[in-house]
Order: sequence, then structure tokens, then C-alpha cells
Amino acid sequence: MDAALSLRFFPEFFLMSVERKSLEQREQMDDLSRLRHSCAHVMATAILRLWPQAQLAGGPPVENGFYYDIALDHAITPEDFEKIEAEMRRVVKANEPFRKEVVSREAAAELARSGRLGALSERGEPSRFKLEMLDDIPEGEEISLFYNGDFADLCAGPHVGRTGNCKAFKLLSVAAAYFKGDSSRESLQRVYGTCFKNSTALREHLEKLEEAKRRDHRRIGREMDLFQIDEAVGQGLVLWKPKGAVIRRELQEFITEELDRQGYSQVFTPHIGRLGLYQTSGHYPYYQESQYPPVVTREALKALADEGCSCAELNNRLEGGRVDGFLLKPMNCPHHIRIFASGHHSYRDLPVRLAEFGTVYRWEQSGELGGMTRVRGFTQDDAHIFCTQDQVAEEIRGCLDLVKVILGTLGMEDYRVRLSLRDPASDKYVGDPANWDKAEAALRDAVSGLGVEYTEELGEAAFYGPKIDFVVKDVIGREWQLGTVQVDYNLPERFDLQYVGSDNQPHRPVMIHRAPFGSMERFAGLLIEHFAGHFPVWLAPEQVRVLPVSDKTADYAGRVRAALAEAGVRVALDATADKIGAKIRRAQIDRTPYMLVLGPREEEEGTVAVRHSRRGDCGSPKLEEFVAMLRGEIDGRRR
RNA sequence: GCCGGUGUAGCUCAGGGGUAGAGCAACGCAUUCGUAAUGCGUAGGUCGUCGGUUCAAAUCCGACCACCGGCUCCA
Repeated sequence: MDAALSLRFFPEFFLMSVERKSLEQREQMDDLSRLRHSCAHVMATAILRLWPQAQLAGGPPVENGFYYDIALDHAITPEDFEKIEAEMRRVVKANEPFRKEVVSREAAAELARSGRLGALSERGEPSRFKLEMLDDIPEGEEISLFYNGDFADLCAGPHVGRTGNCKAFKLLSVAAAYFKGDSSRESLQRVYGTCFKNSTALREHLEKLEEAKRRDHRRIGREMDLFQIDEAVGQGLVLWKPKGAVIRRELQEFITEELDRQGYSQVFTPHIGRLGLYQTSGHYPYYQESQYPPVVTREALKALADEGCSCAELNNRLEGGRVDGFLLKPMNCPHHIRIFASGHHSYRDLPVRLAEFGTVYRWEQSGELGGMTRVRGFTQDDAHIFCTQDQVAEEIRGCLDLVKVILGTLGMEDYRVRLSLRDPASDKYVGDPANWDKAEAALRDAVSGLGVEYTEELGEAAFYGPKIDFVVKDVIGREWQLGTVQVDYNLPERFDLQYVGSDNQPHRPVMIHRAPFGSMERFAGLLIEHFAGHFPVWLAPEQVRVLPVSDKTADYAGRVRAALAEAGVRVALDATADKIGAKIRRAQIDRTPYMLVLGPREEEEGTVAVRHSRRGDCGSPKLEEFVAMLRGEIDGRRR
């Protein structure tokens, strides 16, 4: 439900592994994917030479490489990589041709039963995964095998000509993956590797991975002292430290200005709400798994104790929502809805737009937590719009404009837009189908007017309404949902919301959930990576650092610092006895955008020697000129 | 939650059954210096936690916790 601002995550490799490609798509598979797919076979060949009993599942190419899923009693570790790679090099050197053979379903099944598929020879054990994968191939589709040397695999291809083409490869990691992505099935070892046309391209890719590590928001967050996640406080709970808090404050001010411009009303609501509120909304008890357990009142606890209620019974009643208490809010909409519901509304009052930086809590699985992008408590730049069906289109346009302005100002242009529509064949959706048609048309209309590419995904809508998501990639290529705009026909119904129309009759308003950042935590994390910590001046925790060349200009440096502070600039003074080179190096490492080098020359002329952390030497303007220039850059939120 | 890996000073890391190591950062002293590291010195750690084996555990074993990668999930 709400989803409003659900933080969704679609690993591309997962999609690729479960999607069945059409024949045409396979034909079009680009050269690099083909090469990587072949390299996966080379790796499988090598692994089977080392461990002939290995059972292979699937081994497709993925965005930056390939993997192969393997069941094996020996746990493959990075220490094995060298051994496997050495064996792979032998396979490559042998330059075996990839040979395709189209076979009947029965012939393939026979080979799988004899253990010959995904193997170097017949084995005592059947190729159990291949057998099942064979069953998944639709009737009528061609069934083909690929051979290289002794290795035979069930595979639709296509492949490169010979193993000798896979020259530049490297194994990267090993991880677990469930067979067919089903957590109730066997857990397999997934060995990841990458392959390029030549060693130069491979080296460049590996350097890119190293660079990505340096940009990782967890690393930069620590280096720049922006935030921490403290074991003593709790997993997935972010502490914004003073410097990180500056960034968040600036972002919130920025968005608040935009909201004021667009006619939003700001509200504040508490972090908790009564269980009944969430029973009305439908979030409790159905989504208990992803919530912190309720805060039960003393009275309720005492009554249960007096009754001699057992722990098991208490658990039952809690799960059934039969114990009174409060919930840490998993979303903000119910609170906002109650504000809307507190008064009568004429159609003339609509739309009502209630905005809040609202902090919500969700019990994410421990294995899913990480950095700022997946946490258990986060603040959404949330708002709920209550409007008539006729106003939906216009409101959606406004929401998208907002997202676009925000991402544009920050220069985050590398996102994709996903339009999630209902599955016409399903009947799980609430609301009038005619209204759905209108809402979907309005969303499509708005998003196509945005001037960015988008994909329509049927069946991806929430049951309560269609939505638009802005998805960006982090530094290691994982996709994260940021901004979202969602239409909701469900909650107005559940809370029996009404307004009086021009016909003097009660009508049901439509709700729109939207959050341009998604959450402050996730957004800040991705922003850190986007800028590699080199924030534009308006966001930088420390905007200017004053660097006297020696103690002789300490007084002048002090006056410059004071003048800047007076002008509302976040400025620091490096009064250490270090040489100027060391001071510059330190400011550079701290990613302070502007450094002012002040020596006798500047003091005499009333100037400042300006150095920018990325642009280098920017000349020596008069102090007043620099202040004016800086204020313009800050106030204009220029990048 | 699942599989695997990791956990030694604030950070990056070495070491490894017998008194805990380096570089950077911090602190002190000297240096007063012009665009990415001045020199010398000082201080800093129950080696993630708990338990076991041992004369002796940071080191070996087990459990737990946290982090990293992936899987699953994500109203």
C-alpha cells in the first residue's frame, strides 16, 4: 500500500536472469554481451576441470560482465580465483570453437539425465538444474546445446567463434543466489566475472571500479565527517553529523522554497500514531513484517498481565492487532489524511497540498541495510495532494516539474523514469477503471511532456493507483528509486474522505503521494556519490577556508574571515603553523570549494588570492568583489 | 532472513600460541614559510563481543554482533 514512498530496488542482473529473451533479442545481443556469455562458458569449463562434480544452473551475461550459478560442496572463495583463472587461460589458449547443436527436447533431457549437460563428460548424477531449466523452455521453441572442447551446455547462445576470443577477463566476486531467484529453493554459489575485448578495456573497467570505491558515499561520508551509523544506536539508523546536517538543511530550504512557490501548506506531525489509524489505512496488521513492533500502552500490558496472558498469546494478539498501542509511523499519509478530514472541504478549496519532511520507520531485513541508501528510519520530503479527478492531470504536471527542477539544479541528469501501470488482465486494483484510465493517461501525458525517456511497465502499478518513479544508479551500478509521484484511489475510500462538489453533493477526492527526493538519507547518499564529495558551494558544509601564508598575515586573515562570516558564508580559518602547501593540501582533501591564500601582497592590496578546489587558481579580486561573486554563486545555487 | 567474506590505534593496513607494529591523523616543541605533505618528539589499542582449548590466546575452536558483496524482500 501506501508505497507512497516505498524505496524500491530492482537489481538489473536479477531482471536479466529471470526474463526470457526472445529469439530476436538474442540475435541482437551486442558483441560484448556475446563475448561475456562465452566467457561464462569458459569459466564453467575451468571450474568443472577443478571440481567435476559441480552442478551448473544458469550463466548469463550481465551489464558489466557475467556470472555462473553453481552448486558445489567446496565453497569457492576469492583465493580460488587465481586457480580458476589459470585454468580459464588454458581453455582460452586451446582456442576451442563454440559449436551449436540443435536437438530434440527428448535428446536434451536424455543428456541431462546422464549428467552430460553443464559438464565435461557423463556423470553419475543427473544435471538436475539443467533438467528443470529444460522444462521451462516453452513448447515449440528451439532447444540448442553449445559445446566447447569437452564442455557441453544447454544454451540458446549466441556465442563468439572460439574460446580464444575471451582473452581479457577477470573473476570479481562470489556470492549466493537462489535457484531461479526463489528463496525457498537451493542456494547456489554465483561467481561473478567480467570480460572485455582487450586488456586495455579491461584495465579501464577495473580502474573505474576503483574510482567507484573512492566515490562511495559510505567512504566519503566518513572522510568528510557527514554522517555515521552507530551500532550502539541501531542498525540502519542514521546520525547526521554537523557537516552532513548543513547539507540536509540546505536541501530542505531549497525544496521548501519550491513548495511555497507551488502553493503547498507545510504541516508537522508526530513520529507515532495509534494502531487503529493504521488498521483503518490497512497497514496494520497486514504489513507487520516491515514495521517496528508496536509500542504497547502500560494499561494494556497491565491488563494482559492481570489476565495471566502467556507470551505466546500476547504474540498472537499483537499480530492480530488486538492489543492497543502506538506504531512508529511507516508512512506519513494517515496523519496528513486526518488533517484533511478534520474540516469540511468545498470543491473550491481543492487541491489541498500538505507537505512535511516526515520521518518514517520500517523494519528492513538486516541483510538489506547499507549506508544511507537502505535504512530503517528515514525522512521523506513528503506531501499529499487532495484533489478532484479533474485536477489530477494538472497536479501531476506540477509534481513532475518540481522533481525536474530539483534534479536539474543539482545536475543529476543521469536518471531513468518508470511509468508503472496496471495489468489489464488483473482484478486486484481498487477504484473505478474509468478513473484509472484517466489517471494513467494523465501520468503518461505528464511524463511524455517532461522531455526525458521513460519506460512503461505494465502490472507494476500499486493496487491503489499508477505511479511514476525516478530511478538513479549508485556508484556500483545498483538502481535506487528516488522521486516518486503516485495516484491513490484507496486511502480516500478507506478514510471516507469527502468534499462538496458544485452539485452540492459529497464526492470522493483523489490523493496524490509525491516525494521529489524520495528520502533525505538516500538522496544525500546518492548526491555525495554524484559530486564525489565536491559539493556546489551552496551545499558545501564549509564554503571557504582562509589560509594565511604565515603568522605575519594572521590579523588580515582574521579580518577576511570575519567579513565572510558577516556575509553569511560558512568560513573557517587555518591558523596552524604549517606551510601554505600543507594548508592547501588539507583543504583540498576536505573538499572545501574555495581557498583564500593570504600573504603580505594581498594584505597590502586588500585582495584575496582565490583557489577553487577543482578549478584551481581564480585570480586575486578585492575582498568585496569576491564576497559579491560568492554570494551570487550561493544564492543562485549554481553548480 | 539466506550464502560467502571481513573485523588489530581516529583512518589505511602489517603481524600472528609467549610483553602489540607502521604510515597518516591527533598532541607538544622548533620553524614564519606563496598554491597538494617542514623537522623532531609525545601520546594513543582488553586485537568486534562472549565462551572454550592451552602453562599461556590478538593468534586455534565455537557462538553471537557489526560491516562488505550478492540473493530474497521492500506497503
